[in-house]
Amino acid sequence: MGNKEAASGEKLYQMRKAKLDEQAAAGRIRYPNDFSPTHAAATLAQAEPDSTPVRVAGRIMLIRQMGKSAFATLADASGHIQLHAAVAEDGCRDCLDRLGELDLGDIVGATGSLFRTRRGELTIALTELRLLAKCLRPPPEKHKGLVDPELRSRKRHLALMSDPAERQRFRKRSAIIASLRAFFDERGYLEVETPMMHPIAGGAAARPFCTRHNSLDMQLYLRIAPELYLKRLLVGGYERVYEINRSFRNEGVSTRHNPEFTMLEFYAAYRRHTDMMDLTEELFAQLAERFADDGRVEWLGHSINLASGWRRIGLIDAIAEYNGLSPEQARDEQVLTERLAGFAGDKAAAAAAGRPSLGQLQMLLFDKTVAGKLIDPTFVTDFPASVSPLARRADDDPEIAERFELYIGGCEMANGFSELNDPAIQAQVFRAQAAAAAAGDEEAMHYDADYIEALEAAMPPAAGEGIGIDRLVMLMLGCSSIREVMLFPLVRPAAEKAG
RNA sequence: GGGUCGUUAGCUCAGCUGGUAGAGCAGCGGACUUUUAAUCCGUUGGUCACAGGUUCGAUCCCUGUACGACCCA
Repeated sequence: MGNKEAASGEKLYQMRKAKLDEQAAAGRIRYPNDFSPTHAAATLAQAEPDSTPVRVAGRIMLIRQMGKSAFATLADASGHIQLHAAVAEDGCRDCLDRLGELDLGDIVGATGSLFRTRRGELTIALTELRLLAKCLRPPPEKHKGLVDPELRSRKRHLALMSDPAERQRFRKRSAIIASLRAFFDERGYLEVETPMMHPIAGGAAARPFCTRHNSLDMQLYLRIAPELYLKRLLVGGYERVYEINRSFRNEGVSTRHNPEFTMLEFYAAYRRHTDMMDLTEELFAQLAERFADDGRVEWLGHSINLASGWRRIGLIDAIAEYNGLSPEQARDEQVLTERLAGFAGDKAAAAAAGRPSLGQLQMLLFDKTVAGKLIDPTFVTDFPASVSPLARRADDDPEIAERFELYIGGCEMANGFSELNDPAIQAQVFRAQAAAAAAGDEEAMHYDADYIEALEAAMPPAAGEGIGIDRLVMLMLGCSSIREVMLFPLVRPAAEKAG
Protein backbone atom coordinates (compact mmCIF):
# COMPACT_ATOMS: atom_id res chain seq x y z
CA MET A 1 0.00 0.00 0.00
CA GLY A 2 1.34 3.38 -0.94
CA ASN A 3 1.71 5.98 1.75
CA LYS A 4 0.41 8.85 -0.30
CA GLU A 5 -2.72 7.53 -1.88
CA ALA A 6 -5.35 9.92 -3.12
CA ALA A 7 -8.41 9.82 -0.87
CA SER A 8 -11.21 9.67 -3.42
CA GLY A 9 -14.02 7.14 -3.01
CA GLU A 10 -12.50 4.39 -5.12
CA LYS A 11 -9.09 4.87 -3.52
CA LEU A 12 -10.58 4.67 -0.02
CA TYR A 13 -12.11 1.36 -1.00
CA GLN A 14 -8.85 0.05 -2.48
CA MET A 15 -6.87 1.04 0.61
CA ARG A 16 -9.26 -0.74 2.93
CA LYS A 17 -9.22 -3.78 0.70
CA ALA A 18 -5.41 -3.75 0.75
CA LYS A 19 -5.49 -3.75 4.56
CA LEU A 20 -7.71 -6.83 4.47
CA ASP A 21 -5.28 -8.50 2.08
CA GLU A 22 -2.42 -7.72 4.46
CA GLN A 23 -4.33 -9.41 7.27
CA ALA A 24 -4.64 -12.50 5.12
CA ALA A 25 -0.97 -12.32 4.14
CA ALA A 26 -0.07 -12.26 7.83
CA GLY A 27 -1.74 -15.65 8.20
CA ARG A 28 -5.05 -14.52 9.64
CA ILE A 29 -8.33 -15.78 8.26
CA ARG A 30 -10.02 -13.10 6.17
CA TYR A 31 -13.54 -13.57 7.53
CA PRO A 32 -13.26 -15.73 10.68
CA ASN A 33 -16.46 -17.04 12.31
CA ASP A 34 -15.06 -18.69 15.45
CA PHE A 35 -15.22 -15.71 17.80
CA SER A 36 -17.89 -16.15 20.46
CA PRO A 37 -18.73 -13.13 22.64
CA THR A 38 -19.39 -13.66 26.36
CA HIS A 39 -21.05 -10.30 26.91
CA ALA A 40 -23.05 -7.58 25.22
CA ALA A 41 -21.66 -4.08 25.59
CA ALA A 42 -24.63 -2.90 27.62
CA THR A 43 -24.42 -5.77 30.12
CA LEU A 44 -20.73 -5.01 30.66
CA ALA A 45 -21.67 -1.47 31.62
CA GLN A 46 -23.57 -2.81 34.59
CA ALA A 47 -20.81 -5.21 35.68
CA GLU A 48 -18.10 -4.16 38.13
CA PRO A 49 -14.57 -4.09 36.81
CA ASP A 50 -12.46 -7.11 37.72
CA SER A 51 -9.82 -9.22 36.11
CA THR A 52 -12.10 -11.83 34.58
CA PRO A 53 -11.59 -11.89 30.80
CA VAL A 54 -14.57 -10.82 28.73
CA ARG A 55 -15.21 -11.09 25.02
CA VAL A 56 -17.35 -8.66 23.05
CA ALA A 57 -17.91 -8.28 19.32
CA GLY A 58 -19.14 -5.35 17.30
CA ARG A 59 -18.38 -2.46 15.01
CA ILE A 60 -15.57 0.05 15.55
CA MET A 61 -17.20 3.47 15.69
CA LEU A 62 -14.34 5.72 16.87
CA ILE A 63 -10.59 5.36 17.25
CA ARG A 64 -8.39 7.65 19.36
CA GLN A 65 -4.68 6.93 18.94
CA MET A 66 -2.04 8.50 21.18
CA GLY A 67 1.28 7.04 20.19
CA LYS A 68 1.98 4.30 22.69
CA SER A 69 -1.66 4.02 23.74
CA ALA A 70 -4.98 3.93 21.92
CA PHE A 71 -8.71 3.88 22.62
CA ALA A 72 -11.57 2.74 20.44
CA THR A 73 -15.33 2.69 20.77
CA LEU A 74 -17.01 -0.59 19.87
CA ALA A 75 -20.76 -0.72 19.25
CA ASP A 76 -22.94 -3.82 19.25
CA ALA A 77 -26.71 -4.22 19.18
CA SER A 78 -26.96 -3.44 22.89
CA GLY A 79 -24.84 -0.29 23.09
CA HIS A 80 -21.16 0.52 23.14
CA ILE A 81 -18.02 -0.11 25.15
CA GLN A 82 -14.56 1.45 25.10
CA LEU A 83 -11.46 -0.58 24.24
CA HIS A 84 -7.91 0.29 25.25
CA ALA A 85 -4.46 -0.92 24.28
CA ALA A 86 -1.03 0.32 25.43
CA VAL A 87 2.57 -0.81 24.99
CA ALA A 88 3.37 -1.33 28.66
CA GLU A 89 0.46 -3.58 29.42
CA ASP A 90 0.79 -7.35 29.31
CA GLY A 91 0.13 -8.88 25.93
CA CYS A 92 -1.14 -5.57 24.72
CA ARG A 93 1.56 -4.53 22.27
CA ASP A 94 0.06 -6.72 19.58
CA CYS A 95 -3.37 -5.26 20.28
CA LEU A 96 -2.02 -1.75 19.82
CA ASP A 97 -0.72 -2.76 16.41
CA ARG A 98 -4.04 -4.45 15.52
CA LEU A 99 -5.92 -1.34 16.61
CA GLY A 100 -3.69 0.80 14.44
CA GLU A 101 -4.57 -1.32 11.43
CA LEU A 102 -8.33 -0.92 11.89
CA ASP A 103 -10.60 1.41 10.00
CA LEU A 104 -13.82 2.93 11.26
CA GLY A 105 -16.65 0.53 10.57
CA ASP A 106 -14.64 -2.68 10.92
CA ILE A 107 -16.27 -5.47 12.89
CA VAL A 108 -13.96 -6.93 15.52
CA GLY A 109 -13.85 -9.39 18.38
CA ALA A 110 -12.24 -7.95 21.51
CA THR A 111 -10.94 -9.89 24.51
CA GLY A 112 -9.67 -8.39 27.75
CA SER A 113 -10.45 -7.41 31.30
CA LEU A 114 -12.53 -4.51 32.56
CA PHE A 115 -11.18 -1.39 34.21
CA ARG A 116 -12.26 2.20 34.68
CA THR A 117 -10.34 5.13 33.28
CA ARG A 118 -9.54 8.26 35.27
CA ARG A 119 -12.73 9.80 33.94
CA GLY A 120 -14.64 6.74 35.13
CA GLU A 121 -15.45 5.15 31.80
CA LEU A 122 -15.74 1.39 31.78
CA THR A 123 -13.12 0.06 29.40
CA ILE A 124 -11.75 -3.26 28.21
CA ALA A 125 -7.96 -3.55 28.55
CA LEU A 126 -7.32 -5.59 25.42
CA THR A 127 -5.42 -8.85 25.50
CA GLU A 128 -6.57 -9.89 22.04
CA LEU A 129 -8.16 -8.02 19.16
CA ARG A 130 -9.30 -9.79 16.00
CA LEU A 131 -10.68 -8.40 12.79
CA LEU A 132 -13.85 -10.39 12.07
CA ALA A 133 -15.17 -8.53 9.03
CA LYS A 134 -13.51 -5.66 7.20
CA CYS A 135 -15.61 -2.60 6.40
CA LEU A 136 -14.48 -1.89 2.85
CA ARG A 137 -16.71 1.15 2.34
CA PRO A 138 -16.12 4.29 4.41
CA PRO A 139 -18.95 4.70 6.94
CA PRO A 140 -21.00 7.91 7.13
CA GLU A 141 -19.67 11.03 8.85
CA LYS A 142 -18.99 10.15 12.46
CA HIS A 143 -20.90 12.99 14.13
CA LYS A 144 -23.80 13.73 11.85
CA GLY A 145 -24.18 10.31 10.26
CA LEU A 146 -26.18 10.02 7.05
CA VAL A 147 -28.38 13.10 6.68
CA ASP A 148 -29.62 12.99 3.08
CA PRO A 149 -33.11 11.43 3.30
CA GLU A 150 -32.66 9.80 -0.08
CA LEU A 151 -29.48 8.04 0.98
CA ARG A 152 -31.03 7.10 4.30
CA SER A 153 -33.73 5.14 2.44
CA ARG A 154 -31.56 3.78 -0.33
CA LYS A 155 -28.74 2.63 1.93
CA ARG A 156 -30.68 1.82 5.06
CA HIS A 157 -27.80 -0.30 6.41
CA LEU A 158 -25.65 2.84 6.61
CA ALA A 159 -28.36 4.89 8.32
CA LEU A 160 -28.94 2.10 10.83
CA MET A 161 -25.28 1.53 11.64
CA SER A 162 -24.58 5.22 12.20
CA ASP A 163 -27.78 6.32 13.93
CA PRO A 164 -29.02 4.66 17.13
CA ALA A 165 -32.29 6.61 16.88
CA GLU A 166 -32.92 5.01 13.51
CA ARG A 167 -32.41 1.55 15.00
CA GLN A 168 -34.68 2.47 17.88
CA ARG A 169 -37.44 3.61 15.53
CA PHE A 170 -37.64 0.23 13.84
CA ARG A 171 -37.48 -1.57 17.17
CA LYS A 172 -40.54 0.43 18.17
CA ARG A 173 -42.27 -0.54 14.95
CA SER A 174 -41.71 -4.17 15.85
CA ALA A 175 -42.94 -3.54 19.37
CA ILE A 176 -46.13 -1.92 18.06
CA ILE A 177 -46.82 -4.89 15.81
CA ALA A 178 -46.11 -7.28 18.67
CA SER A 179 -48.64 -5.32 20.76
CA LEU A 180 -51.22 -5.69 18.01
CA ARG A 181 -50.70 -9.44 17.93
CA ALA A 182 -50.98 -9.68 21.69
CA PHE A 183 -54.19 -7.63 21.63
CA PHE A 184 -55.90 -9.93 19.16
CA ASP A 185 -54.45 -13.14 20.55
CA GLU A 186 -55.82 -12.24 23.99
CA ARG A 187 -59.27 -11.81 22.50
CA GLY A 188 -59.38 -15.19 20.83
CA TYR A 189 -58.49 -14.11 17.30
CA LEU A 190 -56.50 -16.64 15.28
CA GLU A 191 -53.59 -15.30 13.27
CA VAL A 192 -53.66 -16.72 9.74
CA GLU A 193 -51.84 -16.32 6.47
CA THR A 194 -53.79 -16.09 3.26
CA PRO A 195 -52.51 -15.96 -0.32
CA MET A 196 -50.65 -12.98 -1.66
CA MET A 197 -51.06 -14.20 -5.22
CA HIS A 198 -54.67 -13.99 -6.31
CA PRO A 199 -56.31 -15.14 -9.55
CA ILE A 200 -58.70 -12.21 -9.11
CA ALA A 201 -57.57 -9.09 -7.25
CA GLY A 202 -60.38 -8.33 -4.85
CA GLY A 203 -61.21 -6.84 -1.47
CA ALA A 204 -60.49 -3.22 -2.31
CA ALA A 205 -60.75 -0.65 -5.06
CA ALA A 206 -57.21 -0.38 -6.40
CA ARG A 207 -55.07 -1.24 -9.38
CA PRO A 208 -53.09 -4.45 -8.88
CA PHE A 209 -49.64 -5.65 -9.86
CA CYS A 210 -49.76 -8.51 -12.37
CA THR A 211 -47.55 -11.54 -12.43
CA ARG A 212 -47.64 -14.93 -14.06
CA HIS A 213 -47.20 -18.54 -13.05
CA ASN A 214 -45.21 -20.24 -15.78
CA SER A 215 -45.97 -23.91 -15.44
CA LEU A 216 -49.67 -23.35 -14.75
CA ASP A 217 -49.68 -20.74 -17.53
CA MET A 218 -51.76 -18.58 -15.26
CA GLN A 219 -52.16 -14.86 -14.76
CA LEU A 220 -51.93 -13.85 -11.10
CA TYR A 221 -52.25 -10.59 -9.21
CA LEU A 222 -50.43 -9.54 -6.07
CA ARG A 223 -53.17 -9.04 -3.57
CA ILE A 224 -54.62 -5.60 -2.96
CA ALA A 225 -56.30 -6.86 0.24
CA PRO A 226 -56.71 -10.19 2.06
CA GLU A 227 -60.40 -9.59 2.77
CA LEU A 228 -62.11 -12.18 0.59
CA TYR A 229 -59.90 -15.01 1.85
CA LEU A 230 -60.28 -14.06 5.50
CA LYS A 231 -64.04 -14.12 5.09
CA ARG A 232 -63.85 -17.59 3.54
CA LEU A 233 -62.33 -18.61 6.87
CA LEU A 234 -65.43 -17.34 8.65
CA VAL A 235 -67.43 -19.65 6.38
CA GLY A 236 -65.05 -22.42 7.37
CA GLY A 237 -65.86 -22.04 11.03
CA TYR A 238 -63.14 -19.85 12.49
CA GLU A 239 -65.08 -17.13 14.25
CA ARG A 240 -62.24 -14.68 14.84
CA VAL A 241 -59.27 -14.32 12.52
CA TYR A 242 -56.65 -11.68 11.78
CA GLU A 243 -53.75 -11.24 9.42
CA ILE A 244 -50.84 -8.81 9.54
CA ASN A 245 -49.08 -8.81 6.23
CA ARG A 246 -48.26 -7.07 3.01
CA SER A 247 -50.68 -5.89 0.37
CA PHE A 248 -49.72 -4.32 -2.93
CA ARG A 249 -51.30 -1.51 -4.89
CA ASN A 250 -50.05 -0.35 -8.25
CA GLU A 251 -50.38 3.33 -7.51
CA GLY A 252 -48.31 6.40 -6.81
CA VAL A 253 -45.59 6.83 -4.22
CA SER A 254 -45.91 9.61 -1.66
CA THR A 255 -45.17 10.41 1.96
CA ARG A 256 -48.23 8.29 2.83
CA HIS A 257 -48.13 5.65 0.10
CA ASN A 258 -45.75 2.86 -0.79
CA PRO A 259 -46.67 0.24 -3.42
CA GLU A 260 -46.28 -2.51 -0.85
CA PHE A 261 -47.54 -1.79 2.62
CA THR A 262 -48.51 -3.65 5.74
CA MET A 263 -52.12 -4.05 6.70
CA LEU A 264 -53.87 -5.55 9.67
CA GLU A 265 -57.24 -7.05 8.87
CA PHE A 266 -59.43 -8.74 11.47
CA TYR A 267 -62.87 -10.34 11.35
CA ALA A 268 -65.27 -11.47 14.05
CA ALA A 269 -68.42 -13.50 13.61
CA TYR A 270 -71.57 -12.35 15.41
CA ARG A 271 -70.28 -8.81 15.71
CA ARG A 272 -71.40 -5.60 14.04
CA HIS A 273 -69.50 -2.58 12.70
CA THR A 274 -70.31 -0.68 15.90
CA ASP A 275 -68.53 -3.38 17.91
CA MET A 276 -65.50 -2.89 15.69
CA MET A 277 -65.44 0.82 16.43
CA ASP A 278 -65.48 0.06 20.16
CA LEU A 279 -62.71 -2.50 19.70
CA THR A 280 -60.64 0.00 17.72
CA GLU A 281 -60.83 2.59 20.49
CA GLU A 282 -59.76 -0.05 22.96
CA LEU A 283 -56.85 -1.03 20.74
CA PHE A 284 -55.63 2.54 20.31
CA ALA A 285 -56.01 3.23 24.02
CA GLN A 286 -53.71 0.32 24.73
CA LEU A 287 -51.17 1.43 22.13
CA ALA A 288 -51.28 5.03 23.35
CA GLU A 289 -50.64 3.92 26.90
CA ARG A 290 -47.47 2.21 25.80
CA PHE A 291 -46.21 4.41 22.98
CA ALA A 292 -47.61 7.91 23.54
CA ASP A 293 -47.00 10.39 26.34
CA ASP A 294 -50.19 11.26 28.26
CA GLY A 295 -52.26 9.75 25.46
CA ARG A 296 -51.17 12.49 23.08
CA VAL A 297 -49.02 12.34 19.97
CA GLU A 298 -47.46 15.09 17.91
CA TRP A 299 -48.02 14.25 14.27
CA LEU A 300 -48.00 16.21 11.01
CA GLY A 301 -48.00 19.47 12.92
CA HIS A 302 -50.95 18.55 15.13
CA SER A 303 -51.19 17.64 18.76
CA ILE A 304 -53.57 14.70 18.72
CA ASN A 305 -55.51 13.38 21.69
CA LEU A 306 -55.94 9.62 21.44
CA ALA A 307 -58.05 9.30 24.59
CA SER A 308 -61.18 7.21 24.11
CA GLY A 309 -64.63 8.62 23.51
CA TRP A 310 -63.99 9.40 19.87
CA ARG A 311 -66.42 11.40 17.82
CA ARG A 312 -68.71 9.44 15.51
CA ILE A 313 -70.35 11.37 12.70
CA GLY A 314 -72.39 10.33 9.68
CA LEU A 315 -70.90 11.04 6.28
CA ILE A 316 -73.80 13.28 5.28
CA ASP A 317 -73.59 15.26 8.52
CA ALA A 318 -69.83 15.63 8.11
CA ILE A 319 -70.18 16.92 4.56
CA ALA A 320 -72.92 19.30 5.68
CA GLU A 321 -70.93 20.57 8.66
CA TYR A 322 -67.69 21.27 6.83
CA ASN A 323 -69.36 22.79 3.77
CA GLY A 324 -72.01 24.91 5.44
CA LEU A 325 -74.78 22.83 3.90
CA SER A 326 -77.94 21.30 5.22
CA PRO A 327 -78.14 17.48 5.26
CA GLU A 328 -80.70 17.75 2.48
CA GLN A 329 -78.27 19.75 0.35
CA ALA A 330 -75.56 17.15 1.05
CA ARG A 331 -77.87 14.63 -0.62
CA ASP A 332 -78.54 16.87 -3.61
CA GLU A 333 -76.59 15.90 -6.72
CA GLN A 334 -76.78 19.40 -8.15
CA VAL A 335 -75.46 21.07 -5.00
CA LEU A 336 -72.61 18.55 -4.73
CA THR A 337 -71.67 18.96 -8.39
CA GLU A 338 -71.58 22.73 -8.00
CA ARG A 339 -69.35 22.49 -4.96
CA LEU A 340 -66.95 20.13 -6.73
CA ALA A 341 -66.82 22.40 -9.77
CA GLY A 342 -65.10 24.90 -7.47
CA PHE A 343 -61.98 22.74 -7.62
CA ALA A 344 -61.18 23.81 -11.16
CA GLY A 345 -58.57 21.76 -12.97
CA ASP A 346 -58.79 19.22 -10.22
CA LYS A 347 -59.27 15.48 -10.53
CA ALA A 348 -62.34 15.74 -8.33
CA ALA A 349 -63.87 18.35 -10.59
CA ALA A 350 -63.10 16.22 -13.62
CA ALA A 351 -64.63 13.16 -12.00
CA ALA A 352 -67.69 15.15 -11.02
CA ALA A 353 -68.07 16.25 -14.62
CA GLY A 354 -68.43 12.60 -15.65
CA ARG A 355 -71.45 10.58 -14.63
CA PRO A 356 -70.74 9.73 -11.00
CA SER A 357 -73.36 8.32 -8.66
CA LEU A 358 -74.64 10.37 -5.75
CA GLY A 359 -72.43 8.30 -3.44
CA GLN A 360 -69.35 8.98 -5.55
CA LEU A 361 -70.09 12.70 -5.50
CA GLN A 362 -70.39 12.60 -1.74
CA MET A 363 -67.12 10.73 -1.39
CA LEU A 364 -65.34 13.18 -3.69
CA LEU A 365 -66.54 16.16 -1.70
CA PHE A 366 -65.80 14.43 1.59
CA ASP A 367 -62.21 13.68 0.53
CA LYS A 368 -61.82 17.24 -0.67
CA THR A 369 -63.31 19.21 2.19
CA VAL A 370 -63.61 17.03 5.28
CA ALA A 371 -61.05 14.22 5.54
CA GLY A 372 -58.01 16.45 6.02
CA LYS A 373 -59.70 18.36 8.82
CA LEU A 374 -60.47 15.39 11.05
CA ILE A 375 -57.51 15.74 13.39
CA ASP A 376 -58.52 14.09 16.66
CA PRO A 377 -59.70 10.52 16.06
CA THR A 378 -63.06 10.51 14.31
CA PHE A 379 -65.21 7.70 13.01
CA VAL A 380 -67.12 8.65 9.89
CA THR A 381 -70.13 6.35 9.50
CA ASP A 382 -73.03 5.59 7.18
CA PHE A 383 -71.24 5.43 3.85
CA PRO A 384 -73.17 5.16 0.60
CA ALA A 385 -73.76 1.51 -0.28
CA SER A 386 -72.78 2.30 -3.88
CA VAL A 387 -69.15 2.88 -2.85
CA SER A 388 -69.06 0.00 -0.35
CA PRO A 389 -69.31 -3.16 -2.44
CA LEU A 390 -68.41 -5.66 0.30
CA ALA A 391 -70.33 -4.07 3.16
CA ARG A 392 -73.73 -5.01 4.52
CA ARG A 393 -76.62 -2.68 3.74
CA ALA A 394 -78.54 -1.11 6.61
CA ASP A 395 -81.84 -2.86 7.29
CA ASP A 396 -83.79 0.40 7.22
CA ASP A 397 -82.01 1.95 4.24
CA PRO A 398 -80.46 -0.16 1.46
CA GLU A 399 -78.63 2.92 0.15
CA ILE A 400 -76.52 3.10 3.29
CA ALA A 401 -73.77 0.64 4.22
CA GLU A 402 -73.00 -0.35 7.81
CA ARG A 403 -69.51 0.99 7.37
CA PHE A 404 -67.08 3.39 9.00
CA GLU A 405 -63.72 4.94 8.35
CA LEU A 406 -61.36 6.18 11.03
CA TYR A 407 -59.52 9.47 10.50
CA ILE A 408 -56.66 10.72 12.65
CA GLY A 409 -54.53 13.74 11.84
CA GLY A 410 -56.49 14.17 8.63
CA CYS A 411 -55.33 10.77 7.48
CA GLU A 412 -57.40 7.65 6.83
CA MET A 413 -56.28 5.06 9.37
CA ALA A 414 -58.88 2.31 9.21
CA ASN A 415 -61.90 1.09 7.29
CA GLY A 416 -64.42 -1.37 8.66
CA PHE A 417 -67.93 -2.63 8.23
CA SER A 418 -70.54 -5.21 8.94
CA GLU A 419 -69.87 -7.83 6.30
CA LEU A 420 -72.17 -8.44 3.38
CA ASN A 421 -73.05 -12.13 3.72
CA ASP A 422 -76.07 -12.31 1.42
CA PRO A 423 -74.70 -14.01 -1.70
CA ALA A 424 -77.52 -12.72 -3.89
CA ILE A 425 -76.79 -9.09 -3.07
CA GLN A 426 -73.04 -9.68 -3.33
CA ALA A 427 -73.47 -11.24 -6.79
CA GLN A 428 -75.56 -8.27 -7.85
CA VAL A 429 -72.87 -5.85 -6.61
CA PHE A 430 -70.14 -7.80 -8.42
CA ARG A 431 -72.11 -7.64 -11.64
CA ALA A 432 -72.42 -3.87 -11.34
CA GLN A 433 -68.71 -3.58 -10.54
CA ALA A 434 -67.79 -5.78 -13.49
CA ALA A 435 -69.87 -3.54 -15.74
CA ALA A 436 -68.02 -0.48 -14.44
CA ALA A 437 -64.70 -2.24 -15.03
CA ALA A 438 -65.75 -3.07 -18.58
CA ALA A 439 -66.61 0.59 -19.02
CA GLY A 440 -63.05 1.53 -18.11
CA ASP A 441 -63.01 1.96 -14.32
CA GLU A 442 -59.61 0.52 -13.45
CA GLU A 443 -60.41 0.35 -9.76
CA ALA A 444 -63.71 -1.48 -10.09
CA MET A 445 -63.90 -5.05 -8.82
CA HIS A 446 -64.35 -8.14 -10.92
CA TYR A 447 -66.98 -10.83 -10.59
CA ASP A 448 -65.57 -13.40 -8.17
CA ALA A 449 -67.70 -16.52 -8.67
CA ASP A 450 -65.55 -18.54 -6.29
CA TYR A 451 -66.20 -16.07 -3.48
CA ILE A 452 -69.94 -16.04 -4.18
CA GLU A 453 -69.93 -19.84 -3.96
CA ALA A 454 -68.22 -19.56 -0.57
CA LEU A 455 -70.90 -17.14 0.65
CA GLU A 456 -73.54 -19.57 -0.57
CA ALA A 457 -72.19 -22.06 1.95
CA ALA A 458 -73.29 -19.49 4.60
CA MET A 459 -71.01 -16.99 6.22
CA PRO A 460 -72.10 -16.09 9.73
CA PRO A 461 -73.04 -12.47 10.34
CA ALA A 462 -69.74 -10.76 11.01
CA ALA A 463 -67.84 -7.52 11.07
CA GLY A 464 -64.32 -6.77 9.94
CA GLU A 465 -61.79 -3.98 9.69
CA GLY A 466 -58.49 -3.10 8.09
CA ILE A 467 -55.88 -0.83 9.65
CA GLY A 468 -52.87 0.52 7.77
CA ILE A 469 -49.96 -0.47 9.94
CA ASP A 470 -47.40 1.84 8.38
CA ARG A 471 -49.61 4.86 9.02
CA LEU A 472 -50.34 3.61 12.52
CA VAL A 473 -46.61 3.44 13.19
CA MET A 474 -46.15 6.91 11.68
CA LEU A 475 -48.80 8.21 14.07
CA MET A 476 -47.37 6.54 17.15
CA LEU A 477 -43.80 7.61 16.38
CA GLY A 478 -44.64 11.04 15.02
CA CYS A 479 -43.10 10.36 11.61
CA SER A 480 -44.21 12.48 8.67
CA SER A 481 -43.19 10.10 5.88
CA ILE A 482 -44.02 6.44 5.36
CA ARG A 483 -40.41 5.95 4.27
CA GLU A 484 -39.27 6.67 7.80
CA VAL A 485 -41.16 3.66 9.12
CA MET A 486 -40.47 1.17 6.31
CA LEU A 487 -37.03 -0.39 6.36
CA PHE A 488 -36.80 -0.66 2.59
CA PRO A 489 -39.31 1.58 0.82
CA LEU A 490 -39.48 1.38 -2.95
CA VAL A 491 -36.92 3.70 -4.57
CA ARG A 492 -36.17 4.34 -8.18
CA PRO A 493 -32.90 2.99 -9.47
CA ALA A 494 -30.08 5.42 -8.78
CA ALA A 495 -29.16 7.65 -11.69
CA GLU A 496 -26.32 6.41 -13.90
CA LYS A 497 -23.07 8.25 -13.27
CA ALA A 498 -21.86 8.19 -16.86
CA GLY A 499 -23.55 10.51 -19.32
C1' G B 1 -49.88 14.71 -12.99
C1' G B 2 -48.77 20.33 -11.51
C1' G B 3 -45.76 23.93 -8.70
C1' U B 4 -41.48 25.35 -5.69
C1' C B 5 -36.71 24.06 -4.16
C1' G B 6 -32.43 20.99 -4.37
C1' U B 7 -28.08 17.75 -6.51
C1' U B 8 -20.45 20.71 -5.11
C1' A B 9 -14.69 15.57 -2.09
C1' G B 10 -16.35 8.93 0.78
C1' C B 11 -19.80 11.81 4.56
C1' U B 12 -21.63 16.86 6.46
C1' C B 13 -21.70 21.53 4.25
C1' A B 14 -19.74 26.78 2.33
C1' G B 15 -18.97 29.05 -2.38
C1' C B 16 -21.18 37.08 -3.30
C1' U B 17 -23.39 40.57 -9.28
C1' G B 18 -20.07 34.68 -14.36
C1' G B 19 -13.14 34.62 -14.13
C1' U B 20 -12.74 26.26 -14.02
C1' A B 21 -13.64 25.49 -6.19
C1' G B 22 -13.11 25.71 0.00
C1' A B 23 -13.96 23.95 5.26
C1' G B 24 -15.01 20.07 9.03
C1' C B 25 -15.05 14.80 9.46
C1' A B 26 -12.98 10.41 7.13
C1' G B 27 -8.10 9.13 4.57
C1' C B 28 -2.55 9.54 4.31
C1' G B 29 2.41 11.18 6.92
C1' G B 30 4.32 12.92 11.71
C1' A B 31 3.99 14.01 17.39
C1' C B 32 1.57 12.14 21.70
C1' U B 33 0.88 6.17 27.52
C1' U B 34 -6.19 7.42 30.53
C1' U B 35 -8.60 9.66 25.55
C1' U B 36 -14.18 10.74 25.09
C1' A B 37 -16.46 14.29 18.40
C1' A B 38 -9.03 13.32 21.79
C1' U B 39 -5.47 17.17 20.53
C1' C B 40 -1.43 19.39 17.58
C1' C B 41 1.55 19.83 12.72
C1' G B 42 1.58 18.58 7.58
C1' U B 43 -1.14 16.57 3.43
C1' U B 44 -4.10 13.85 -0.55
C1' G B 45 -8.72 13.99 -2.60
C1' G B 46 -13.44 17.24 -7.38
C1' U B 47 -16.00 15.76 -15.11
C1' C B 48 -19.40 21.20 -9.22
C1' A B 49 -25.92 15.19 -11.11
C1' C B 50 -26.15 14.59 -16.68
C1' A B 51 -26.77 16.73 -21.81
C1' G B 52 -27.15 20.97 -24.61
C1' G B 53 -27.28 26.52 -25.10
C1' U B 54 -25.68 31.82 -24.18
C1' U B 55 -20.69 33.93 -23.34
C1' C B 56 -13.89 35.49 -24.65
C1' G B 57 -14.95 32.54 -20.29
C1' A B 58 -20.27 28.82 -16.78
C1' U B 59 -20.54 25.39 -10.24
C1' C B 60 -23.03 30.26 -11.07
C1' C B 61 -27.37 32.51 -16.45
C1' C B 62 -30.99 29.64 -19.96
C1' U B 63 -33.31 24.87 -21.84
C1' G B 64 -33.91 19.76 -21.34
C1' U B 65 -33.15 14.97 -18.70
C1' A B 66 -32.36 11.91 -14.24
C1' C B 67 -32.88 11.53 -9.06
C1' G B 68 -34.76 13.67 -4.60
C1' A B 69 -37.41 17.08 -0.85
C1' C B 70 -41.71 19.93 0.17
C1' C B 71 -46.56 21.64 -1.27
C1' C B 72 -50.93 20.88 -4.41
C1' A B 73 -53.74 17.08 -7.05
